[in-house]
Amino acid sequence: MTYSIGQVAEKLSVTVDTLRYYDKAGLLPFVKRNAAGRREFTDNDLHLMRTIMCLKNAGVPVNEIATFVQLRLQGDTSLDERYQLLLAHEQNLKTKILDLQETLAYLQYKKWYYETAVAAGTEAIHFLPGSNEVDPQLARQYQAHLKEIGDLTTLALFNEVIELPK
Amino acid sequence: MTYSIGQVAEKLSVTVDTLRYYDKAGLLPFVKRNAAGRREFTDNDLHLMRTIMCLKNAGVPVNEIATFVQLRLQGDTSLDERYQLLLAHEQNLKTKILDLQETLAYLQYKKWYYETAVAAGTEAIHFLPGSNEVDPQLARQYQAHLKEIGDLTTLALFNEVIELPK
DNA sequence: TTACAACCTGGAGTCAGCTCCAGGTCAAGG
DNA sequence: CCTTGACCTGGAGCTGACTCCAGGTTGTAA
Repeated sequence: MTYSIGQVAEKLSVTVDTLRYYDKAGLLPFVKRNAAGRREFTDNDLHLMRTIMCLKNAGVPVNEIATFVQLRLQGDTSLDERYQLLLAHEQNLKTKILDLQETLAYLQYKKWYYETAVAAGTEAIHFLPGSNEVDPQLARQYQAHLKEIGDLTTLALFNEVIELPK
Repeated sequence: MTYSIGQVAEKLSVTVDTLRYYDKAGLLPFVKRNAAGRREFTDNDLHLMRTIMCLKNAGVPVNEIATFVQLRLQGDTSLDERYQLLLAHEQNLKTKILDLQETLAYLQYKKWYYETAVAAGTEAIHFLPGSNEVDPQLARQYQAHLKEIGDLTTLALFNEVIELPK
């Protein structure tokens, strides 16, 4: 049982053009052609491609994925090298997720800022009296709010990301 | 107290060129110039820029951030619109984090694949007997492994992301 | 008072990752 | 037989987010 490029594109939710681009870029050297020169993807190919898509989703650049695929072609001698590569990208990805969680914590602070401002009908409630500048201590109110609602996970992330004066 | 573009670049860990690019793109209309035409950033400007950087880190494209900044200039009448924009991007970011967590779960499966292969000295331990194809049922062994070490969080994410035959 | 670093502008260049096109082949349905 | 749609290639074009450059101004420290 084999699949055409169109069927694979469907399965992986990418375009046919993208798959051909990946092939040109050396990501799919294992895909065989039929007599007419058309690509025929096997189930095993799809399995390998899921790993490739995983690396892509993890933010690994195409040329590095190509390196990984090349290593695979070399067989068991490259096992450790491939493992190291995965290990490095696991760390990258963990770091990226943590960064995004901190970004989310800050975004939620701003959301709270606007929730309270919308409720008050004006942003001025967050300004220093008689100015258009945001109270530099405002984050403390939000910290208190997080404590109140018991969201200590967000609080911890927020504390990582904010720096308060004085 | 004001800051030069160089000082701000330092503080925000971006280049001076990037900041000028943001200014051209309409992200920093609030930054004033001194008599010599140089930018002078206030503490309040820095505060606003932290929000901009947050949106940037959240993956919001520059032109959408520019929209947000434009809304801000319109004052309290745009409060709700700004809130809605933040809300939408909070959702995007949450989704993205979840996707990355699933990607991480798959990456860790592959890491386990290579750990065991490296230990065995060959990838063949994961192949169907007498072939070069990965056992389509292999993920079940990994599921069992996750249960064994009690990592139910990763197991749940992994189950989201894998589809097994039969 | 001059050297030099930091700033300014407009605009060109770069890079990754697609995306699209022209021009052609091939298999199946009417 | 003929049309149609999915496939093929090489190569050009596009987009976003910078990044760099030439040519010029400014502020300060020796």
